[in-house]
Amino acid sequence: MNTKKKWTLKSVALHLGVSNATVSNAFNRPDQLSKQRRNDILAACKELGYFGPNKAAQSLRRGTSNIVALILPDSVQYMVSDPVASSFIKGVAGVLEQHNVSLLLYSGSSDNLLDIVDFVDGFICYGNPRNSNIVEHLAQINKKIVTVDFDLADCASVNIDNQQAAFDLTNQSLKTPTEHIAIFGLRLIEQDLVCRVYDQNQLNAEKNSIAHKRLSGYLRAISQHGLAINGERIWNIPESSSEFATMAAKEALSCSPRPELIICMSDVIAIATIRQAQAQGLKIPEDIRIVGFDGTQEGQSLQPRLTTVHQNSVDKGIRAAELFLAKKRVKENIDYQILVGQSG
Amino acid sequence: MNTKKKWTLKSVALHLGVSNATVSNAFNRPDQLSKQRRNDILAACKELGYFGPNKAAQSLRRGTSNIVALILPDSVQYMVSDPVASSFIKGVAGVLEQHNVSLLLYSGSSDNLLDIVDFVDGFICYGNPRNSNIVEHLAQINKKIVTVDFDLADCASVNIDNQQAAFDLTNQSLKTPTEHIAIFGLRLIEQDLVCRVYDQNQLNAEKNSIAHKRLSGYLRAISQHGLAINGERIWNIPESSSEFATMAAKEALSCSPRPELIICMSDVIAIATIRQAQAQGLKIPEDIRIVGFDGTQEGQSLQPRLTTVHQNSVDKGIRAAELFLAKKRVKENIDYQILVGQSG
DNA sequence: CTGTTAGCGCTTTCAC
DNA sequence: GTGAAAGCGCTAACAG
Repeated sequence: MNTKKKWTLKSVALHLGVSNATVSNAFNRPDQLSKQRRNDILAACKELGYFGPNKAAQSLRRGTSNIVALILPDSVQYMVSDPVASSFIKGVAGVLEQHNVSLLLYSGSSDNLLDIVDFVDGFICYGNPRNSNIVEHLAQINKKIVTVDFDLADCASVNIDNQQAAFDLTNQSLKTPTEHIAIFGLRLIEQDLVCRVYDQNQLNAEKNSIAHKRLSGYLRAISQHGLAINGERIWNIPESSSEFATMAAKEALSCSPRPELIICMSDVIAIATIRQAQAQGLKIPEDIRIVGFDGTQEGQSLQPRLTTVHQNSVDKGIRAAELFLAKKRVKENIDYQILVGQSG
Repeated sequence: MNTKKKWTLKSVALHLGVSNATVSNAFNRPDQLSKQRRNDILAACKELGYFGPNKAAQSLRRGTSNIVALILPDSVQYMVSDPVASSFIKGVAGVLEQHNVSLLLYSGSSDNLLDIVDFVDGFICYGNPRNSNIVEHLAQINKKIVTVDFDLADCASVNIDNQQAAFDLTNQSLKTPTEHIAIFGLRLIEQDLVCRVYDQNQLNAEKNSIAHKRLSGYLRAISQHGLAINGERIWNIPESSSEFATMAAKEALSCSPRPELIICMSDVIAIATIRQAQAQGLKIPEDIRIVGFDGTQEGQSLQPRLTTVHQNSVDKGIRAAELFLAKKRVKENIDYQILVGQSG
């Protein structure tokens, strides 16, 4: 029943008895024809069921598509971080919308980034994609890229000042007199293992990694308090998951002397550690204090409320989008807050 | 430093001293040349930094892109439903990947669907998009569409058997002797109001809507138990939100005689109703029983645990993707489970 | 304001 | 296997 003729700019122009340039202009360059004429043409197109120039052709011709892809860390993990990612997207979407740029979400666990590169003007990459091929491809591609919460050579990025934030958080925690400290690092070394980082030389080659920055912030605060920590009290956790964190927690809690403070590089890790400590009958913060990083909802509704670092995600999204639209390849830092809960 | 020459099929062919048809075939039609030759060409391309034919041009020429867009209900709401949406995406992604089709996520609150239509082969639409323009556009577009959890004329869809599920759930609830029942329907009528549906003729024109199917399931079970319910005990709720649900709950709970069972068309509605009942000092299930629909995480971690209908989301994703790839315009039903909690 | 035209990068005949 | 050529649907430059 649906007599869907497939209209093209050309066929529409022919049908309307005007030149195709005129139809094109009606859609793209209002200043090139009279208001009246433009409205007539637009109305006629609507009537016919022609919704405007084919974007694929337009993009081929122009070399730009007005679409940017937001690469999520992982369609799953993404959802776990819940309001954080959601706020970030909102921030990005708001700015792009104002500039009439469309936003596409791409799962960081997908494997065929090449299938979409040619359709977008560039990428905003939110956190390190789970699938490492993606980063590899990204590095080879010659398109505008903004990374968020991690760094990529030659690309603009939005981060918090991880070093300073880690420093501030640790200082906060060390207001309570402390002797023994443990650190649960996230991807401090290359190996996908839960283990201690005895040898600082093992540390991941990428000196600018988030993990490094946070670690050096922790260490700076610790040494300013006249304390020390060595490798046998620094754990590597390969992925921010409860499972790995629980493994490390079991190890750390059975150490003698038991740490009085565990500094974790993510809320997920901290929460799992708190649960493990509680399962062992330890009281928080009396017996042991545990702090996180991220400021997730879950940490803030936990009993005891998690002491952690929180960042303004909407703002982060806004900055990332603005950075994308501007052409500057700068590395930007945004604000953070230390959330003081009862956990540490 | 980065001498990034922009390679095209043509320039590569010229550079390699072969015809462009050969290069094209090397990438797209392995059977058209010898294995040796193909490997040589592919290797040479990799060396040069040519990653294959430009997809935009390819898509323009072929008329297909091997990309499908998954329209999310809303980038925010999407995250709230957490493991459900996540599982669904996983199901979809798994199937598409097997067929080398790329998946794009599109926020249901975006406003420029037209910007991407020409880049994708079609849409899987997961739940009613928040922005109603999207559905409107979708209806006009001449592309393959599969809807999930709702129906669109002439489109394939994946749903549970809403009628039967509603019937089963109600039967379960009516194992407890009941006299007075209320129903909180979701979009039963066109008007965006919280109100009672005195007149069955008001009911939304779309006879196949989910709301209708569920309602008729409820009613069938109710009448089989020798009970009756009239319009003054059937509420319309325009949107699955706590706010609207709370409004309806206040009305219903102040009715005399007070309903002993409230059947809600979504978990969100049921949870808000439970909260309102508890705020009024009512005990659940002793004073009043409340059941939902969806089987969300939140409902299952609620005290009392929600009695509701749950569906297998991974499977739903798989079916949706398969339906998309097959060309059939069928409406499919998938399994569901009645989750028996303490709420009803 | 209109009409003509080249060409964005590719695929796919077709004849060799 | 190759090379030539048409054309997917469009934009932008140019001449009228």
